Amino acid sequence: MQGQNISDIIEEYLKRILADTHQIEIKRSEIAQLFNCVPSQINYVINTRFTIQNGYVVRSKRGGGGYIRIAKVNLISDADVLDDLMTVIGNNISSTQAFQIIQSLFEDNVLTQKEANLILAAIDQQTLAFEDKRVENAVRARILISILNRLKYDD
Amino acid sequence: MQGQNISDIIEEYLKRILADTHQIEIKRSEIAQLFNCVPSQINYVINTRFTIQNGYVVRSKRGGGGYIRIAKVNLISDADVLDDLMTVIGNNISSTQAFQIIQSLFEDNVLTQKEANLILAAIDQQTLAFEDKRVENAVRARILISILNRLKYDD
DNA sequence: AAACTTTTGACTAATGTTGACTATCATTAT
DNA sequence: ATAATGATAGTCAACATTAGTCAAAAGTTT
Repeated sequence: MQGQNISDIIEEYLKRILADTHQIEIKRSEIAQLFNCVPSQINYVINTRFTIQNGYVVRSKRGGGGYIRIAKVNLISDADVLDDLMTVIGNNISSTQAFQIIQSLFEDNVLTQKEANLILAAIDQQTLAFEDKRVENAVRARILISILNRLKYDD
Repeated sequence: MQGQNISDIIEEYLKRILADTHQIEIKRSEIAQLFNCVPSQINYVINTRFTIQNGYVVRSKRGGGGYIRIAKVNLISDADVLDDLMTVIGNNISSTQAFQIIQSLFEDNVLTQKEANLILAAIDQQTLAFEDKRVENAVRARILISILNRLKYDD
């Protein structure tokens, strides 16, 4: 229902393929041409929608025969990935990034829909509501880390 | 419910659509133009007439291809019980009191064990970690109220 | 008159698009 | 080997396109 902009359409295109193949390798310029946009738009899509927070790992190579490879990873079953995620969170994390992480955990069946929604309610921007954005992001990071640790060790 | 002012008319327009479709996605500027008002009036209408108390959930996105999505949700049967709890919580709540509330929600089968544990992890004293106890209790209250509001409807 | 609600617009914030410039790698020429 | 060239992908900042906030002004109700 959503997706009027090119970025959303490209995202959808790539994720549809990834639903089947677990990993894809693209040529940046080809995809750009396919969707009639500049090549750097592909970078934008990848940087905003295929991050580790979203459960994807990207590798690329320049020069002749260059490529961009996107792989879907599992957040919890792979301990290293979870550690990477915690590193990304660090001492502060934005609302958008946090949303992506919870979304990924739901997609990996670590969280039920209801659990995910409750967590999202807790770390929502309007919920935390601090004057200082840095404080807000710091508190969100602490909550998220606390929850991830619970998911990792308890349960 | 007479449509004397523009806000009432816009409200009626949107709710008529929502009577059929359960969810709508609008472009703020389009609706504003349709009713010949400034865009921010749409925000006013949404903030005063499409709240969770009224059974609506709103989500939006800015930038190219941006939108405002309004969904009608089904409030669960004991939604007003949750409202009472929120009144009790007010603007601040201690760790101990919060624990009791979560505990009782678990006993009433509103929350599963895992859901309860995740919430407790989020509002834990060490997680929030504020110097000032008053700030800590205020943040905990906001989180708890947001979660209770989310519990009022399914999905 | 006071209190409350609605209307308006200037300013802010978030997200998306574009292109010039840079970095890296493979191949070919010297 | 080394250098030059061509073929990729990456970065970044300017610009474009939405929606959000806030408070003053205007209108309405008590």
